[in-house]
Amino acid sequence: MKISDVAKRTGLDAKTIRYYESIDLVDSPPRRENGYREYSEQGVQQLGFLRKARKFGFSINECRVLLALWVNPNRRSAEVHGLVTEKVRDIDTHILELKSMKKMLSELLAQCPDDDNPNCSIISKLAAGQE
Amino acid sequence: MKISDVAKRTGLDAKTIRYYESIDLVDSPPRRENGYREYSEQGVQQLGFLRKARKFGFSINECRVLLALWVNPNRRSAEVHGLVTEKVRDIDTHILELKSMKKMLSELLAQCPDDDNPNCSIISKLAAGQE
DNA sequence: TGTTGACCTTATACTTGCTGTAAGGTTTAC
DNA sequence: GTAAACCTTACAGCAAGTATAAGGTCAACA
Repeated sequence: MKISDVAKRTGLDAKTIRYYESIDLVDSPPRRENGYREYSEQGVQQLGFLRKARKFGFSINECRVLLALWVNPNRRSAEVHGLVTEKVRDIDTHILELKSMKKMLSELLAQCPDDDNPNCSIISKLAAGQE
Repeated sequence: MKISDVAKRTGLDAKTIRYYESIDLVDSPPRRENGYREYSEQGVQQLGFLRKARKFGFSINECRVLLALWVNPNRRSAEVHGLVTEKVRDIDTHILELKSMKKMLSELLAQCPDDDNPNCSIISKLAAGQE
């Protein structure tokens, strides 16, 4: 299977696939006579796994760990559970930060006249002394 | 005022301040005889403005626009309002994405035995065929 | 058979927003 | 006097790709 087919099947960009190979996140596939990469079903599975793990918010390095766990028949599900639990906590923290930002911006919006006047409390607030 | 004092007053790292200067986000301050940067009160204000805008989630390029609006006496508050409204929308989108990720991960967690057994539905789910 | 267009390859640079490091000059405190 | 704590520059690196250039290959159509 050629790289563009793998791209279609996994949803990853062909460039991203080559990038993952360049950072040794996935095995280098064998090459055809013409130098083209020839992917096996297994290679496609691996890349599909990565696509999903990335969509779930795992970093590349976390993906390395997940891939290793995937192929390890002696893995303990508790380890996977721990990783995912931590990721959920990260996401929660991130959500809280965003909500706080949103709240502050919304308060500013409510005070801005939203017209042709230069007076704008948003700008004033940003320009205000250190708090 | 020296750069470390500015760093203390604005909450920015001295390196970040030099970085902002290097990308022409702020004016280059004059130098003392020994080559040290000498900041005016205005320079500090500008950097404090940036600190806050960055904390509110504006990108460097959005900060450029905000700085320009700040110094423009003919600005229309509607323009600022529009920028901030868009930013709030971005944040909302981001929050929704994170919530969706969290939901999916939480569902996986509930099905993972969290013990010494290698059977783990999280890994299986990641490894499952394209969906 | 020629050629066009869509693919494949590599290498390198760019992105965002900094942070770290090296190598040196200056100032301050004891 | 000297050691610590500053200041300066320049360059390299981080995540996680994306863009570009310059070229090789392949499939279809006239």
